Amino acid sequence: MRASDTAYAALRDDILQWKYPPGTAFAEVEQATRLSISRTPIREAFARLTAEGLLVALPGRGLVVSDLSRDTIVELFELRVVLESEAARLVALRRDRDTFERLREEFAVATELLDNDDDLAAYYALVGRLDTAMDAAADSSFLVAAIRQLRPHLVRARRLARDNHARLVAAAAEHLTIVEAIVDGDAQLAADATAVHLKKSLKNILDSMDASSPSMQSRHES
Amino acid sequence: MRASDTAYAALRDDILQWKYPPGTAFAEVEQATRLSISRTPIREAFARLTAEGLLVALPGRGLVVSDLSRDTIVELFELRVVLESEAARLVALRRDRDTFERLREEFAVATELLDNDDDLAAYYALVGRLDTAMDAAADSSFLVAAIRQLRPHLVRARRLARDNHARLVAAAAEHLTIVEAIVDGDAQLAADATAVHLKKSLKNILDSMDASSPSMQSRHES
DNA sequence: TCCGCCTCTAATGTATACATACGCGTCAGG
DNA sequence: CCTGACGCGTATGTATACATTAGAGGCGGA
Repeated sequence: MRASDTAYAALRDDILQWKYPPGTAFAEVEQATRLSISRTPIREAFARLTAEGLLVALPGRGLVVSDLSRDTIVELFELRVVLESEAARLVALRRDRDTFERLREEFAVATELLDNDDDLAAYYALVGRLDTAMDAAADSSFLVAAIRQLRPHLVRARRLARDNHARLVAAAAEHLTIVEAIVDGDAQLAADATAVHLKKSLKNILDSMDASSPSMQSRHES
Repeated sequence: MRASDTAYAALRDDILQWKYPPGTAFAEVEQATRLSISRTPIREAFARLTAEGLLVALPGRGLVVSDLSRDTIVELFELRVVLESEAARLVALRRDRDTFERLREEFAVATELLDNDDDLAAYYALVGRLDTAMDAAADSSFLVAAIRQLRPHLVRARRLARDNHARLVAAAAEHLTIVEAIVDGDAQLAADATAVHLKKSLKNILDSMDASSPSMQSRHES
């Protein structure tokens, strides 16, 4: 594997895991030393992270890990609703029944995975497969690219939420509704169910933030 | 100005102007020689163009200018409709009346610019100011980033269309409708008018393509 | 004492030399 | 004649030395 890929993956992971919180400054020599490679592949990794929006060039302070405030998360989900609802609509119209029929069966029994902590990884993997299948079935390169652009930020946002059991059970039901709508070819329902799911996910994240550090909220104090 | 910026701007421009048609291979040494700089800033420029989607890494053939087929253009506009309608909706809700009232007055008399070829640049500049104002007023970093991602591809697509006088007059009227809806704070109308405008723009481009090279069309021949 | 300039320093930006890997062509064997 | 393997050549990938710029801190003058 190329050194620049390794560096990119390592830095990206560290940012997504909140090892480097927003505002952390990234210097080329520092990271080059840490990862035992030269500055050249580091520069390439920085460029990719900047293009993704995980790093931002702050005038005077070099590259820093991008902010992820409550407001930013709200904006992130507002766009997600628009994009993923559209994707769900397209997928329902395309009707790749085989793939989604299988996913429907898996989600139908997904709650069983949630009772056992060891199976949680399997549940998350299932959700990941759904995302992949949606990307493939939506079959619109620009739409998929736009959704992909949001995913790393979403991963960071999710880390702020504690996924309690009740929320996971509800989320599994929401996913099942989406998949069923796709299998049925009901585009409107697929889009609406996606919007519902995302708005509930957002609410869960915001509630978690409020619970753990109420000072972070930026609601107008009317 | 940094050499990498110069190289990026130059290459981007050449691609947008169709100086390098889709499929053209880009080699580092070749471009470095042509622009009289070293490979390092060229690599950075290539990375940025690849992130934008203007270049794609074709396994085995290096970087080539990305394709822009009829189907791709349709996908591009499908996403544009979704994103820009949402942006128009947000802008109408935010109601930054001053800015858009002034734009409304300008678009109200814009048809006069279209009668004189010398004023065409002024008209395009006006449309550009509208885009900028929308970006600022939408006030959603992710949404604006997604829209910006599409612009270079749109510029390339527009080059395929001949903007005849009739189309420009119609487009000016469509823009006026959008701006009026924003000034009135009618979010639904702003979104719908944006969708109408974009779908007509797409039709104009597709019609131009069919007229100039019917072989490029990819409609199913049913 | 405060403001502004100058200098030093530490960062990024650039050039280039070197390493490596992959594709293409050619040759030989079946 | 076709197929596969080997080697050459030209690309990208990496390291590093050098250039340049921008920021911080100190010093001097008002």
